[in-house]
Amino acid sequence: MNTSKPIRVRMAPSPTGYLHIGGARTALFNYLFSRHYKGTFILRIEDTDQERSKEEFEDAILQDLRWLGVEWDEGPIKEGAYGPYYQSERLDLYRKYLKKLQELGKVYACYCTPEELEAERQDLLKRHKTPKYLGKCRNLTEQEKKALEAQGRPSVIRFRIDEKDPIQFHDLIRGDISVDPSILGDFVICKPDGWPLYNFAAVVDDCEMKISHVIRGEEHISNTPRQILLAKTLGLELPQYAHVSIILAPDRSKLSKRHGATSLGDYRTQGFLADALKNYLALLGWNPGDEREIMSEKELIQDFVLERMVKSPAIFDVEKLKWMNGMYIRNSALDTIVHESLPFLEASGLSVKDKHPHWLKKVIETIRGNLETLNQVGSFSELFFDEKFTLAEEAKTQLLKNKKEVLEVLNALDTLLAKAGTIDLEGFQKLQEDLKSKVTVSDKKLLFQSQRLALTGRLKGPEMTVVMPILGVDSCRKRIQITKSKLSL
RNA sequence: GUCCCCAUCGUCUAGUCCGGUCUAGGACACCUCCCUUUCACGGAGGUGACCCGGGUUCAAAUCCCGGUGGGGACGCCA
Repeated sequence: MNTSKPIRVRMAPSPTGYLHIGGARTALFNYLFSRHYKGTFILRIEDTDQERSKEEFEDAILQDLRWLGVEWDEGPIKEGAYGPYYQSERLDLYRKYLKKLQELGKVYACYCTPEELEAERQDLLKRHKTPKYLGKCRNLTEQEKKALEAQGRPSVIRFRIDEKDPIQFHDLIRGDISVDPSILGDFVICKPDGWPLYNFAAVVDDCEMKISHVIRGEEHISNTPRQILLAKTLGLELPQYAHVSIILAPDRSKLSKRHGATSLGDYRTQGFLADALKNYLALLGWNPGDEREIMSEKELIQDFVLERMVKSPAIFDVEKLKWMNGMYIRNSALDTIVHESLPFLEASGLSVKDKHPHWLKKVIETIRGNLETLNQVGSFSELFFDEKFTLAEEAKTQLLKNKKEVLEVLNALDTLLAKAGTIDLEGFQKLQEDLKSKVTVSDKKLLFQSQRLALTGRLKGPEMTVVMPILGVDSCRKRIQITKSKLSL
């Protein structure tokens, strides 16, 4: 790869919606690329669509990017030498380049109405031709223009395409791409109110901001020839392009709202860890060339090269993301997981304020092996919270099935607990030995299961070896009483 | 419809550039077994793919052509 120029990449979201999983992945690739080559990662807000741009979306995008750990070096909040980083604040610049285009005679005013344009489009479609602007206003005389203006018709500015030779460019991921300019049609670069449109603003900014590599979604391949034409006409130095394949839903269609969570925020509230999502996203369309899958950010940065990007689109598989998230929940620092779990615990109605931090840590430590996502933390840990203690129907049935034995076990256990005073890991072993010698029940399974059912109210859960010490003697005894009374034993 | 892009297990992918070592490797999911008082974790196995048709070649997942399929674009959105 040509790395003679300083590496500068950018992510250019438009604040017209929340950050999409695909956008996050594109941002991530840009970020990894910039870090790998020790370059600069720029965040540019493309807010030229005044009607749809909302501050709320911009805030969310910034927040989500930060949550993912994709930090930018230049952009909003972090001003740099190539600012401003909002297109709405760069209008003078576009005006300057527009003037240049006018002087070169490469643009013209178009007075066609949206209805006329749509009719033209439909007509071309019907005749099996490429729908494009045919150039009706290309050669308007001054008088014609005046007449149109007198009618009160607003006008847009179109870029005049005179090229006949194929527009070719080398895509760093896809290789050589060639497009016949005749399919393009003169495209609009400025709206009636003078605001620039995407293809114009983006290429001006990419060049002005000295972007070395434009890494963006595949949907932009068709914009590239237009941008190249504009840049060449303006004498601007072009960046290199790399078009990343898009992410598809399981039904092979474009990922959208009807497929459930699509914005990054959705994944966060569903209990996915930023590191896990980052890891998963990095592996969607890229791989390190060996069989590693769980990779730290450091490793991702070290190994990230465009040469290893996959060209075909990838289907987003939430099952694999869940698996990876589980891996991160199990293997991250316990304190981190405890901290991340707090909001989910609260959301499940489990109050942790009056609980000892050490106790909570123990709880999370014992149940984290069961978790795929953090929003399951409540349902797996509530058995440790006395205020949530209830006997599940199936637990009741099981206990009732062996009424006599259960009563014997519980009474013996209660006595033993009262005598023990406290209980820890070793104490549990001793307790079980004593229990075994005190009761007539010899079935190991029945012995353990009765205790589990009576103390947790559930059929399943972590080993009793850890459950009992975490509950403590008081809680255990309290639960024995409740269970007994509920079963009228 | 037109143009552009893509095509290996259900899914993510290695292998394709430089054809033989690929009876196609790994991971998720699924199934079986082991561990285990239960769940989960963990461990060991298993099912499962080169889109189709031609061509080049001693030899094709790999190169070429055609077809088919999928996706993207065709905005006074980005």
